[in-house]
Amino acid sequence: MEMHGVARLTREESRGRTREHLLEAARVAVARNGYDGTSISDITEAAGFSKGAFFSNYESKEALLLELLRRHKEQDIAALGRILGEVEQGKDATSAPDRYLEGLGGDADWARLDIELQLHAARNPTFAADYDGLQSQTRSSLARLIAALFEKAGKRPPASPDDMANLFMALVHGLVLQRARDLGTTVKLVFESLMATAEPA
Amino acid sequence: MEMHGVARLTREESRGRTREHLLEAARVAVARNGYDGTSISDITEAAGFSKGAFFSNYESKEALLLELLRRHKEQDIAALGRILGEVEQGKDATSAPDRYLEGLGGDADWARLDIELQLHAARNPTFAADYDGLQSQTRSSLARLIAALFEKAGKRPPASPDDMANLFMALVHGLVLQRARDLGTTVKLVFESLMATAEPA
Amino acid sequence: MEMHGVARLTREESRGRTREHLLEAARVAVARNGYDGTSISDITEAAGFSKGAFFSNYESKEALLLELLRRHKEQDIAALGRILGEVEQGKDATSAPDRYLEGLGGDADWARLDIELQLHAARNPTFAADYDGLQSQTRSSLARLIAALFEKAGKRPPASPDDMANLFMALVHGLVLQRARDLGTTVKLVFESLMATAEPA
Amino acid sequence: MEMHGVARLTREESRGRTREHLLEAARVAVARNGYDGTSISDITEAAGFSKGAFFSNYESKEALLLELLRRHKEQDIAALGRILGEVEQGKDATSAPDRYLEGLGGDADWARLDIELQLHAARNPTFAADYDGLQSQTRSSLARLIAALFEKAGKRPPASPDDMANLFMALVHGLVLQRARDLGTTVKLVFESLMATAEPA
DNA sequence: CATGAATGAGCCTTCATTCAT
DNA sequence: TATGAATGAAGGCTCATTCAT
Repeated sequence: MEMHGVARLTREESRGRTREHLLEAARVAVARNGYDGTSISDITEAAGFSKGAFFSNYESKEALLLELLRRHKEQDIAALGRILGEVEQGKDATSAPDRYLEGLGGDADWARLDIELQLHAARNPTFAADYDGLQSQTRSSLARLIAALFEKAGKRPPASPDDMANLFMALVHGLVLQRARDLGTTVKLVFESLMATAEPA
Repeated sequence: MEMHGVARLTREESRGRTREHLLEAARVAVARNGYDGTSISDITEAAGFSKGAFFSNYESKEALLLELLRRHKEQDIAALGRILGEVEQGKDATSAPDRYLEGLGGDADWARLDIELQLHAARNPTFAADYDGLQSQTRSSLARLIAALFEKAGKRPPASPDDMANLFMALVHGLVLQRARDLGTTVKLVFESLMATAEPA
Repeated sequence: MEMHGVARLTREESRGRTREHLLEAARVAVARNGYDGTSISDITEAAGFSKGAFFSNYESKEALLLELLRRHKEQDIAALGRILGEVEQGKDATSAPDRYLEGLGGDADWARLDIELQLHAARNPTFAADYDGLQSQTRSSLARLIAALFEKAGKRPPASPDDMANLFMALVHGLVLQRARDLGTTVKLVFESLMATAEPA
Repeated sequence: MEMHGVARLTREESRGRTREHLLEAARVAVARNGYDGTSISDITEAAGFSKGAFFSNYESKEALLLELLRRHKEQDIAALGRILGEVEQGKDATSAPDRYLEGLGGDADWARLDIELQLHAARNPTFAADYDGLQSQTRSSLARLIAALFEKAGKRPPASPDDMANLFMALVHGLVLQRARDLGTTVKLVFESLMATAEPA
């Protein structure tokens, strides 16, 4: 199929590249300028395409951002799953939150994007349905990890795993909103405090 | 000044009323539809004025929202100060966070507005300067209250008062973003846990 | 009110002038290029205004054209009414159709505009309701005139007045569609033939 | 040519099928949504092809519609020719118009398409040339039929055969534009009236 | 001070058309 | 020949802002 070396792309590959570029450009732009503050022109220009290319790949701005979010959540869930696996296999549990936060903090853009979409969802029922679907998966994963960490420590979590997950997601979002520098310190402070005060299982 | 009885308003009073109506209409609209999702027309129509009235009173949408925020923060700071006073006078300290949250929770609109403006600040340096000025006052007030609560309990806060204040402001904003119902439970869980694990002063 | 001579216009006058210019520009443009072939830019540029001025005066392209049609139909109905009055007062009835057609033929643009809007109505239920409302008034007027002419001639019309009116409106539209030159000859041929073959009342 | 049985189509046959499908899809779409209201995508999607297939077969939307019209006119002329033949062979002449109108009325879509193209021609000189060429053939056929009917009745047509043909084409188009239900009644009313008042030959 | 007509830039989206596959 | 991704020009419409009244 590849008769002329690297340069030749099949149509599907080419389309995939375009989408990838658009997604990345959208991620950066929305994190910086917000959902409403980002026009489709902003995205396509940054990606080096015409406006038409956008609509040839996505039905709407919302559709593109939903795909973007979907991918991100998948990665997030995968990362949480990986750490959960390690915890279950007996690895040092105390560093688990650290490792998760490092991944998260490494890209505060993602968190800001998430906040933007969360706000958009708050106003757009259709979008909210999709958003909440993705969000609840992330919550489940995080809840499972938190539950495992408490179990490992022989403690009973002071609230339901889902509520605990919500608590930490809220904390992280709130700190990102403040443009706080080291999320980690604060998150760990809260985590360790909750762990220390939890009753034995 | 009142030459014709109660009905006559001085020019300044009349202007004040216009501003009041605009501010209230803006608060509702922005909380519901977001900063970018609210047009000046939306605001003036809801307030029952023409677009011109807006520009007679404010230089821009930003300026109006900044004034709105200013007023809110003043109230917030006053509320915090009142509770601080009570704590210092020896009133029951455990109910202090409750009372503050009740005021806050009673109007999640305000919190959403705050989030909107915080995001706007994240993108607009000029606005950020003003916003941060107000925010740091609120933080100081909250920090003072937290410090007093820990002192009263004979404990040493596990982080600087400002960081503690940031922590709780973040938590509340994050929960509002999630459209969580009872902020109170979660916030108190964290507060009490931090208090319980704090070292004696 | 007019402190500076002719040049000064009240706001209402000024707005009226703008609307008048937009209407006239739209009439010419739509007659020439069709409903879909006429953009709002076409109209505003021809009228010497910005695109914004359009939306400051009309809700949509449809709304403007509906007002345009309304005015035309009113004139049309008035003309028909005038001729009907003359016929009833015993003036020479044979020249009645002539006089109406002269007015009509004098501005084939109007007829083409009518055809355009009729087609638009055929595809747009909302617009159709408004269009049909206006059209039925014109039909009634024309029907009344036709009925009067037959009565005056002591004849019974070979179809209901409304059907007769439809017949002639259709004939005129069809001829305009053909870019036929002398509508009059053909229309009169049909009219006189129908009159000649009508039974005595 | 058919090397693999019935299923295999020669290239030309295959191309022919594609064109056939595109033409039929275009006919339906344009009759329903108008010339400008029909996009090439609309046509190709309805036909089950890609947009590319369109441009492989036609130079433009105009070109396709012209071919469509050409075919229709051919059929129309054939039908008129057939009826003319019958009239000349002495068959019952009074039912001739009926039979023609039945064919016509059975597919008001065609008439609406014709109106659309007539309007398009009114604005597009290039297209007008082609359109008028086809139209004049139809007119000739219809004129011949009308002349024959009058001759058969021993009457002299009250206008030139071409003008008579134009008259009836206009009437039909105008009635279609009105979305009138029974064209037949009205057309026959006019035809019989003209016949009745015609002088003997 | 308040009004609201007009501006003009910008937004999302549609579409005829091109061209590498 | 048929495909469909990409283009680029419009199109309808919104909106912050200006300014004569």
